[in-house]
Amino acid sequence: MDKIRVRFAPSPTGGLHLGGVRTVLYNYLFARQHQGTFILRIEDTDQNRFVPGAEDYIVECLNWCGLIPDESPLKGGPYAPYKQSERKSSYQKYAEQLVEAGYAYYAFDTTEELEQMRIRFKTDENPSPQYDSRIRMQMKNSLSEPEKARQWKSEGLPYVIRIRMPDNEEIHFSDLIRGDVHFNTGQSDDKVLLKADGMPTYHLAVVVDDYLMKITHAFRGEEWLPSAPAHILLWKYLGWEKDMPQWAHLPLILKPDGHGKLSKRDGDKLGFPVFAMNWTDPKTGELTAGFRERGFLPEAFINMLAMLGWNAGTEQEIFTIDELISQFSIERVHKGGAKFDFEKAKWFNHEWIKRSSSERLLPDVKKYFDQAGIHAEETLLAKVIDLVKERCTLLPDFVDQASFFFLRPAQYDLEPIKGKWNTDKKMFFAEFADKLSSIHTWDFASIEQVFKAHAEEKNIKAGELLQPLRIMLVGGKFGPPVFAIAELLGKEETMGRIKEVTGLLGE
RNA sequence: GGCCCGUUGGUCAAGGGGUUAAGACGCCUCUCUUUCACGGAGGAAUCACGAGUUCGAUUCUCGUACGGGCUACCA
Repeated sequence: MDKIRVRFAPSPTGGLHLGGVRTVLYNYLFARQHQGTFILRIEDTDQNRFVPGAEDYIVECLNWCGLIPDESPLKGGPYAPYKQSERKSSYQKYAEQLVEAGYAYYAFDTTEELEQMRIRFKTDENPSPQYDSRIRMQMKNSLSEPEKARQWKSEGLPYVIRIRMPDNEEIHFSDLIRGDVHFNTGQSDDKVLLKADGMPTYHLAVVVDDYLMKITHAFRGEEWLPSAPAHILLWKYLGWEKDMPQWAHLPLILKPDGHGKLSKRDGDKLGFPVFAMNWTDPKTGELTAGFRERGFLPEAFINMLAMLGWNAGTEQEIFTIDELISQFSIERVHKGGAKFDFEKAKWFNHEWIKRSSSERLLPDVKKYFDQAGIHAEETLLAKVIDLVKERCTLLPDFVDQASFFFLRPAQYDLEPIKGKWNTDKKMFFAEFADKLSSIHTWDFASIEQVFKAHAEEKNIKAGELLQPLRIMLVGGKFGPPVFAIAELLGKEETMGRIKEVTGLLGE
């Protein structure tokens, strides 16, 4: 068997949707598993929808996720260029070839005429009439009016090339996920192959490039299923049938509430990201939130996406990328769409944070401290990370959970201790602070020992003193064990905070 | 409307003619911890419906219902 070659072929029209990343992921896993090649091809054949920055954004998303293509516009490769706009000249001859063979034709209908057609043929039974075998002879094209068409063409009238779909032919193909799928060509329209501006549509470009780039497997969203028969016919008409890739149409990712496929608007509405990274529309300035900026680890994001529509058939849910590469199989991908569950997504991130080393986490966590304007010294931060990571679901949680290690609390939640505060306790803490200064080896055990001994001496239950101590050091009722906090805070700072809050509390 | 795809707890899902129908998220209870988490134990909750095939259907077949996708000189 030939070397496996797969591709991700996005259109650079905006942010990268999480479903898009999953498509990349499945392509990538499949390629790596088979020692194949993963290609990024930019499908920018629609000049009207060109969005500046979108291509760079896609590349950066792939970098962040660690799903790096082997061949791409940036990297080049044996089948360059990898941008369809730069391959423009190669499509026309195939379109012409199809016309000559009678599989396609020239059409001269204007946009207005097409609109009129849709109105004219619209009935209750057929609310959206198509440019198909039933009506093509009533339109302006080289099939209905061969003579005139020749003249129009020589006069330089703009035209498109359309595929001539057979009236009634059964097309079937085997989908890696869905098994046998069949269609009758009579239901499909005569799709435009080559646009008036000389650019191919997706339909032509995808088969020409998949052929030229020797793609062996084509994974794409389920929304492409209805146009599959046209693509298959094209492979056949171009004489490349034996080289046609194997298809796999991936299930859609659905809205968590209600119905339909997940859109970026759902994220805004429900308060979770839909894009991989923040995306700002250059025209409107509108920002759509991304998983990266929300504080997701790429490992978790990938893991979560892998499980949305696929599972290994075991109970394992946490996978490294290498485990995914070895265990993934396209046949085990679900047929049905999956509703996106942000709670579960967060759970994956939490799991990944808990399992990651402080070395892994440090650079990412540091960024959030920098953003918050807190200088977090790295040696200390690494220790702090290990202490608090099980309490952090998203990366920004580290700041909430650990800023008190680097900064005295701006305010203290005194309510829980005020009620039970008394002179004895005040005395205890004043003396305790002093006693701390005599500790030689400043660590968890010594601090705890001094604390307990002193509590016993003053005849106060240690339990009644723990909560106040915590609030003095932390500012609130949260965080790791108090003595572990004191240890990392250091002697001076621990004493300082105890004294400060003891003073604050009065008698 | 037409065509295509789909349907196991609220969500992700395993399973596949005979099972107590796994597991996870979320929720609830208990436990550990004199904080918050983590961990541990438990609980509520599912085979869309109707026929057929069969000794027996969640599983196979056919219908129905429901959901989704497509129906552009967009991808």
